[in-house]
Amino acid sequence: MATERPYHHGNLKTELLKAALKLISETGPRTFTLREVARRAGVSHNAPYRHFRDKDELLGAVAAEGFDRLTAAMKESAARGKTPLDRFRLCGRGYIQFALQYPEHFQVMFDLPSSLDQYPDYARAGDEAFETLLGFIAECQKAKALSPGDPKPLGFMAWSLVHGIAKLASSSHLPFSTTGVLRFADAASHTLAEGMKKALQEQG
Amino acid sequence: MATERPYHHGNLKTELLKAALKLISETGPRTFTLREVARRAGVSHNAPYRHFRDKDELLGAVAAEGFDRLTAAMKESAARGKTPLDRFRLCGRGYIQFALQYPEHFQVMFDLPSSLDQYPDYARAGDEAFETLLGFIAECQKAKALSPGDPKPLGFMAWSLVHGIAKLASSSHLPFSTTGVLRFADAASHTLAEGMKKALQEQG
DNA sequence: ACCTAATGTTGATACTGTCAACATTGTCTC
DNA sequence: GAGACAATGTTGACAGTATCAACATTAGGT
Repeated sequence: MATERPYHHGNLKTELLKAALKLISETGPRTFTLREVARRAGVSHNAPYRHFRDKDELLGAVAAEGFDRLTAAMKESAARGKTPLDRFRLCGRGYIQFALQYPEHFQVMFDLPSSLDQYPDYARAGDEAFETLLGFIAECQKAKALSPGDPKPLGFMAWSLVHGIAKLASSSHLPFSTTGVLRFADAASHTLAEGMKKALQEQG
Repeated sequence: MATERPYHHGNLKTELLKAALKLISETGPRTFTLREVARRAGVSHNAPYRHFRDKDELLGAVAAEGFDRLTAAMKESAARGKTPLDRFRLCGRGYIQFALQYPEHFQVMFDLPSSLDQYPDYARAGDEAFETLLGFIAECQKAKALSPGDPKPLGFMAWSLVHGIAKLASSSHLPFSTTGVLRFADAASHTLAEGMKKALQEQG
């Protein structure tokens, strides 16, 4: 615990993850480098291998933490809503705001290794994020603001729309400013919700 | 033109692009390597630099070609539709099919360099794809199948939904088989279109 | 026929991920 | 307490990469 680091760091794994999170937010996944993470943690270039099998496993941990933060962002944003439908819409807003604020982190969560899903933390954190969304939908259904039934199809639709907006906006494919994106997202959510009140008969 | 390659290849740029397209379809952007492209074109590791400033510029060309193919896929798919609304829906289907069939190529188009848009071909090809979508929407509007006005907001909504489905599905975040994804996409398109007939008053 | 620019090649540099061998230290048993 | 062992860090190597500089070959205009 003295200021001159002892040979054994004590909680290097946590420290590495922290460094990795900061690095990903600065530089994006393309130039994210294991050796730079080690450097920032003040440790030799091979020390990370005692805590993560390889680069992908570290990125998996980064992605999992990203999902946890995304979940928190959705909850915080939704909490400001007065009605269930409002909270549903604000949940999507939180998702998009997160993606715009941390585009590289967001990219790691969704676009990185071929199969990150072998890491249990990643799967758990991702499921939790989706469950959060489903919760707001179920709330709407209970309040008769959305058609009843399994909330999952509605959840996947809403997720897809919001994810698409987030992805396109964060790669500058939508001609909106940051606040413009959020207004557009509100309009899109509203449009989809209108459709959700009606359709939903003919799919399996 | 003899079988023993002369010193000057003749059309190396085209050959490199072809090799890059094949490589990206096999291995994905993460392991895409300039040297391997050169190897496959049967040329030294530095020859590509006479035709592309750097790796990103080659990837930009790959992405541009991807957009051209995407445009073609949407048009082909839509051509099977009887009504304007059907063609609109099938256009989205073509988009998603393309993304599922060539996930790595699709990823290069949307998720690669920080700013690919400096390459004019990339911008042109991307715009053309979007214009294609807008065309089908305008057709629907003329046939009174969608609410009239500027087709762009509707276009961005439809694009976002379809893009989200494509992205989530191709990274295995949706629990559907390939054909399941397409059915789901049809349902989602239908839902959004329902909403589009009603809403669309309160955005700028 | 020559000169120059275009196009390819060879060789180097500075990175990277990962492996193997070695060093240090916390912990558990006697 | 003393030593053994596993956990944790370090050093050094290897192969592979993007990119730069220097050099080689050739095409096309004079």
